[in-house]
Amino acid sequence: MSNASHSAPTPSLRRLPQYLRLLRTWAQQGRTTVSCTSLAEELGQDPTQVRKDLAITGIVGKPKVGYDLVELAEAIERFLGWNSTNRAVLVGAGNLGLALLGYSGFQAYGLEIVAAFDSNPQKTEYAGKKIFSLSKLPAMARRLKIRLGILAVPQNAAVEAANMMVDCGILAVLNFTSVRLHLPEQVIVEEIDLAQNLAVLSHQLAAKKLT
Amino acid sequence: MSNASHSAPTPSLRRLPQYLRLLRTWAQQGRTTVSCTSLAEELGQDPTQVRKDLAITGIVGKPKVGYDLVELAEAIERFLGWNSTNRAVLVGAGNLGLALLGYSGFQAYGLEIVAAFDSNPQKTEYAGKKIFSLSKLPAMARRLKIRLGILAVPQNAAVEAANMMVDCGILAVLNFTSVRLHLPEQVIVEEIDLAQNLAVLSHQLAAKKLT
DNA sequence: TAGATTGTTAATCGATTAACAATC
DNA sequence: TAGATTGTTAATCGATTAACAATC
Repeated sequence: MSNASHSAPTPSLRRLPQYLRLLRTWAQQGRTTVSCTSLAEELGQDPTQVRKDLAITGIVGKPKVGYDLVELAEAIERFLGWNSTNRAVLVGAGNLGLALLGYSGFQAYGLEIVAAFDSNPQKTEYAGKKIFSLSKLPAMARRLKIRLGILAVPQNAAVEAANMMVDCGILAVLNFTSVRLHLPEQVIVEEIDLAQNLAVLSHQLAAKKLT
Repeated sequence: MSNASHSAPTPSLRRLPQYLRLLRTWAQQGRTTVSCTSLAEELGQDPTQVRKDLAITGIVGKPKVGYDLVELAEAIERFLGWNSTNRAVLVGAGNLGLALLGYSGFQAYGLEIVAAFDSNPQKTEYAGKKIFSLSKLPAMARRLKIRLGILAVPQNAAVEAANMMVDCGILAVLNFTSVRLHLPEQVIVEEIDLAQNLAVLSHQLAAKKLT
């Protein structure tokens, strides 16, 4: 398969970071090749599924040998757009916002928070990153040509902040609020909704109780 | 369908909190009945899908009328185990841990963090909640009969902390680390992995760039 | 060579969507 | 009553899993 640039299955996309993490660990241990079998075994998944997932990145392996580890890791990174850094703005510097701002792991996922914004002008810095008044967002986002926005404001400020982001030319929003946003359809929105995870977990837990 | 206690489709489980949130909003506005049509329209989903999702909670509606709002909300809560509060311990009081500890929205999801634990004994309190030394975890978790653990420690402490939780009799783990845990199979693990969301979002963003 | 692994096609499974009778 | 909505069965769609030829 030469080109699979758009509409990859979402489940596959969600699994790719898992493979990548494992590859990075193995790279540090000096491994140079990997097989779908070994990845599948370590992650408790089906080898064929792993093979299909990797195939969408365009990687080509060698029968009997597997894939070149570095080549595979780079193929995944390229496919996810993690080879070049995505610069993002963070809107909302409350507890969650600060946690995100202080998180150093984003660079491994091709993400860099270049600035944070909050309606409270008292907040000016955290973890070496500047926090600006929300009113500065439009000018800065446009000047820096930011395409990604992280929304971590209180519920009641969500709609307004999201619209502001869109007006700034932001094309993708990582939405940490539980407010359903009605944005123009060309804007990509990814929801981070803990309630969904809790629903799965607590239903299973409640079911177990009855057994 | 009278009883659907176990093995509900995960996608349905993940959608139930969305319905519940909307119901609560509408309840405040004084509405007393809802139809699948109205829920579906508001959430941009298929009405039949909504009907099937609601059916797994055991709710019964009236043709032409819809569902009693309060009855439906309670059915969802009961089905998810959110009618009684699930008490949880939080392990790891770093940036993320404190954000979780300070988050007041959990009670709406039937969750209460009763205590936090950290390897650093300097930390003693946050947002009115006590933070204890990690060595206190086993005794307290057992005494309070805690079944749910929230794991928010650094990567390198994840495996040990998770095993500690299991030894305390914890049955379900909300895993905020990106470390793959190998726990006994009866322990329920729900992964909160931002990398998965970022993969979906940044791949779509990268694809858009090419268009 | 023999056997492990890739790449691909076919079969299965489960979730979503469509169709429609029942009913308030 | 007529029409909107539920509950349920059937059809479609997409993802996972199985089967197998190609190959290093």
